[in-house]
Amino acid sequence: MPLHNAEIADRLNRLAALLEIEGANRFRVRAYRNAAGTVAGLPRDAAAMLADGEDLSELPGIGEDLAGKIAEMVETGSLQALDEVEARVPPGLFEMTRVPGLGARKVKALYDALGLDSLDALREAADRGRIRQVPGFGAKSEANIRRELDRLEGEGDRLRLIDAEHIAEPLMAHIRDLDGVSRATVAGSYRRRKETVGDLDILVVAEDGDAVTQAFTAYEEVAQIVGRGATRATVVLRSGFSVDLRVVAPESHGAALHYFTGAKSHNIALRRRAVARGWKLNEYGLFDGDTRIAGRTEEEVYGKLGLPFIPPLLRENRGEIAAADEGRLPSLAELSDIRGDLHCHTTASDGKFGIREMAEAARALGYGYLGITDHSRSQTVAGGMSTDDLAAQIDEIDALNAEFAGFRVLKSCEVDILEDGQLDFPDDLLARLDYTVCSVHGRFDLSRETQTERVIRAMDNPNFTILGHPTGRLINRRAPFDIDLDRVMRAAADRGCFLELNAQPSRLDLDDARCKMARDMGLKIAVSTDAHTTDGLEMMRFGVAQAGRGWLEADDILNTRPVAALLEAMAR
DNA sequence: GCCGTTTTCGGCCCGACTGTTTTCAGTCG
Repeated sequence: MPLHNAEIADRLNRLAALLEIEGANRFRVRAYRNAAGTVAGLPRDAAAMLADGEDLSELPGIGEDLAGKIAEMVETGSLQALDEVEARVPPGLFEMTRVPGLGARKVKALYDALGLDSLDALREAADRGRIRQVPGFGAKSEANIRRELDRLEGEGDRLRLIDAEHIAEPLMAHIRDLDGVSRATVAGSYRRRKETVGDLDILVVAEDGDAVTQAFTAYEEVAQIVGRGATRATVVLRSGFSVDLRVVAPESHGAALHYFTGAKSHNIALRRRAVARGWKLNEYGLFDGDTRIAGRTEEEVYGKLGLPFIPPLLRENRGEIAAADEGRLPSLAELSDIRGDLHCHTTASDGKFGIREMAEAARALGYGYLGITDHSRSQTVAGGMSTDDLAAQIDEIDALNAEFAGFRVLKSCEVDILEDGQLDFPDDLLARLDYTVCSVHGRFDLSRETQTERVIRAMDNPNFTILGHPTGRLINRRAPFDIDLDRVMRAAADRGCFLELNAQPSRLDLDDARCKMARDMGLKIAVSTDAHTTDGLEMMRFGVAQAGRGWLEADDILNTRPVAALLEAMAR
């Protein structure tokens, strides 16, 4: 089994850290880290790209040497350069650099002075008061290390975007209420609508920065003040979530918003563009010498650099700057483009509301249709329907549609893909539906090959329309099952099937990189909520944001079509 | 180690804060 991209990136990062501890050239270290980032962001496995004869040295930040190292990892599963450095430097030093406040130099100093080579050794030395004896460290550093070790031990995962919203919204209300605050925005991965958020980056425009950071650190949920100055403060909330706040002047707002929105790799690429023009870009503006030539708005900064505005959703340094330069940025799909929802549940299986209530809620959102997709018979734990139940539901929907004007309830079902690739209801019953959502709900443990064959065999059934939550992942709870999505997506495109982007904040399955890949191959994506309640239909915005991160335009999304065009597109 | 509007060598993103230092290195984002 060749290594996946995340594993390759992890080894490159580990190599970079250990080399840095050894005192290697810092630009070489950076080159390894850049390459790790590039590999981690690839839409396809590097192994698959190599198998297709692609030249990895054409990727940004990857030259002959690193292309060779990646090939070595794919072919042999290991990396000689990493083995060599791990023979010289204790591998545990890499873990020690994960402690905030400890970088390569300090870890090296602790190793040289006290022989500390693991988190456990670090903990013991801190508890015994030995850290403070090392030159460059004091009692305060020692206490910080102890506290950070505690935090690492109890560290949760990055928060789902929706959980981050629940923390951010009351906090932002507090900040916007402060005297002298004229604007306050959450930047960072939150603004980029990433599926998980590691911390909050808040940008504030205010006259008196010191007063703002003072009041911010006094917020009732603050458990610990990590640092506070006149322009910046960092706190940890009771929830364990970190929040950074920065204060800037209005003339710098655009530059600062850009800077704090990131992604870091996007910022670096843009700064290099500024440097190439003899300018300097920082959070205060774009400067020609000492003269600020842009900074009040993001548009102004991009404009001076010869680029159109790049939406935050695209700022991952995945080709958006080149696309902007060449005038081929996608016109991203918006929530208002969505004409209906193709995946929801009712009391007929594990939903909480009836068909009529769900339909009325969808109508209230301005939709023209709602697909009812209750579970099929094998999903006993989720109240799966019998064949009679589904037949009765079909009649119920026909009757309901006779009442509705300008709105259509679509007859569908979330059909289990059985272990052998069969669908969970007889073909003649499925043929009475408008379309189907077919999903894997069990046997996640099959081999990659078997799982892939299973799903593609299901697609061979002409009643198969949309593959539901294609990888089965649950963010922070369950890893995706092993499946060759590359093959699955090509198979779907060949057969006139579609993939779902499940908008549940815990799923967001497909991910952004796969959405972009689907777009590149002309495969349309259904963005669906999988709602189990009427409120659940409002999760659509998370799916649309994820679609935007995957560069999808309205036409790339199946359910931006009016009902007639939708049904035509889904006919096989 | 990578790369080219400074183009095959000589650069490589930039500033705030902390803790320790007494003028700044290290770390982080």
